[in-house]
Amino acid sequence: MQSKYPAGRLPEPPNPIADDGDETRFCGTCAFSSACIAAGYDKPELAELQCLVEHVGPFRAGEHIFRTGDPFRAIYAVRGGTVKTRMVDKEGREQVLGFYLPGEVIGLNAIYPEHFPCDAVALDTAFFCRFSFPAMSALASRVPAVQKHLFRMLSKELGTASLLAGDHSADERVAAFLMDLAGRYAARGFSPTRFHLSMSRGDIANYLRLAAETVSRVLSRFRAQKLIGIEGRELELLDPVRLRAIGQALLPD
Amino acid sequence: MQSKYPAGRLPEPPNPIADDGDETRFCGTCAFSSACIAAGYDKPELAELQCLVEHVGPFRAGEHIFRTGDPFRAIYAVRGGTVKTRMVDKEGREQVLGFYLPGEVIGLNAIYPEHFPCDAVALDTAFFCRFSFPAMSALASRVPAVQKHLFRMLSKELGTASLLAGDHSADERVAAFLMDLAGRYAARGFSPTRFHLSMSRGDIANYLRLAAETVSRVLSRFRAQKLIGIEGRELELLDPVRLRAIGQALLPD
DNA sequence: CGCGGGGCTTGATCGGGATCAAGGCGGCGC
DNA sequence: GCGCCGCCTTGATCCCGATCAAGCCCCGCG
Repeated sequence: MQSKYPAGRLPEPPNPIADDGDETRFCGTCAFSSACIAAGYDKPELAELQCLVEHVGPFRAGEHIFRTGDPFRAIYAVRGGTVKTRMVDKEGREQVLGFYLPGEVIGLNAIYPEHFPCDAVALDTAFFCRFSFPAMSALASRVPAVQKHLFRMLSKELGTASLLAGDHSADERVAAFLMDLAGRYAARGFSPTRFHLSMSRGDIANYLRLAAETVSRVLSRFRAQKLIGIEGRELELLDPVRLRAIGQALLPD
Repeated sequence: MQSKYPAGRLPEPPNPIADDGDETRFCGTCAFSSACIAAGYDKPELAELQCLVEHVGPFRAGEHIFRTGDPFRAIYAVRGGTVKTRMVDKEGREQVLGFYLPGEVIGLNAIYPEHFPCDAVALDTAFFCRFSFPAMSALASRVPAVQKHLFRMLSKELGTASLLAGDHSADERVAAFLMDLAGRYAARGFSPTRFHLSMSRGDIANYLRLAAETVSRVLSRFRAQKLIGIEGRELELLDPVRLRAIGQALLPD
């Protein structure tokens, strides 16, 4: 659990931050940025966007952003930190649905049921932009770019959901998982070859439908084969080309 | 491949049907019915809806409604028949993504990439309502009910995509598959306890990430246990309560 | 009519990954 | 400091479902 805070200093409990004085900077990596820019920082729509967005956080590792069954009122864009979504069945078994990095959006799967169908749990200290969904829908009716953006985000997530579907070997899954993360970090301007895994081996395993021991073994083998460097949760991709080849059946293109 | 047509008589090649004189009847089972009704059959919006919808079909078993890579211009509501969507990787291995029954909609996962990411193949003789997506988006901007309906359909499909994700036994998967189909037939007004499986054992197995032999064995065992009656592709659910219990980990609620 | 092919079923064997088990490492509280 | 606990790694064994194999049924076709 790395923290961006000095050791011992606990961050504030989660609550809206009316204005952190830094919209433009973090918005550059945000999934909504193009919608926000389309709405126009210099146009009247900006005022409306400001009304419907709230900055919330920080949440610390293990804290819930929302819980299964909570009424759906808003979607959340990750501003910083990492989140996992998960379902817990009635026998208490956890099922990890996805990991979300800065700039990505959680809560879209709650629109239809009108209640969150899963938990969202912070994996490290995390911050969010909270968008009231009724307000967002109303805005989308008036601003086609916002509507288009929502459609695209929903459709995009449909595509990623079907990635996990296939029956593939543990090697393929792990390689594809690492390359997927790398691509998503790259898309947000982070290094695609060196990054920190915010999630435990157990979470990775659960997400990939493997046992934690299997993930551990595969990572060890990849290290022995000089495909990656890994120490704890610090990862370096040493041979992205070969990794991509291993995971290709699960990766786009 | 059973056909609804007299043997030997080939149906017309797929093409738009301007008016089959029966909108109200088939629209009752259509996924868009609430949106259509909201738009109002007695209001000016009806005219716009009529402009953006085309009736296409019939497609015969094995024919493609769209193919991977086709430019995305429209979504399709199934009016009659059954469809599978599938991806084919570069080694030629097929991956079945889903089955679609009358009243359900295909093509939503193409919005983001702007090209269809999968094939849609008719499993029996099938008909569709084809909705131009640009026109649909424009209409959604003016008619909130249409926009809401699109959001809900997208979100709903997100939920079903995560159903397959878990690592579950063959029994659980097959039981959940049968109960899911039953529920969807029931929602459209068909019998939930007796229906025809339009897809082969191989397709079911591929969809559930099992081998065809495994599906066959599970179905035989379910029959021996008096959970189902099955002969070829004709299915009867004899003990839905127990089936639901077996598949519960994969089923909603 | 015989033939061939695809879909389905059933039996036998095999293997990848789950599970069980043990031990190491590091952080934290007392 | 010490002990505890969670996370991670590595080894040994087991089991479910894949794979290989054979045969059946049905149907279309020469």
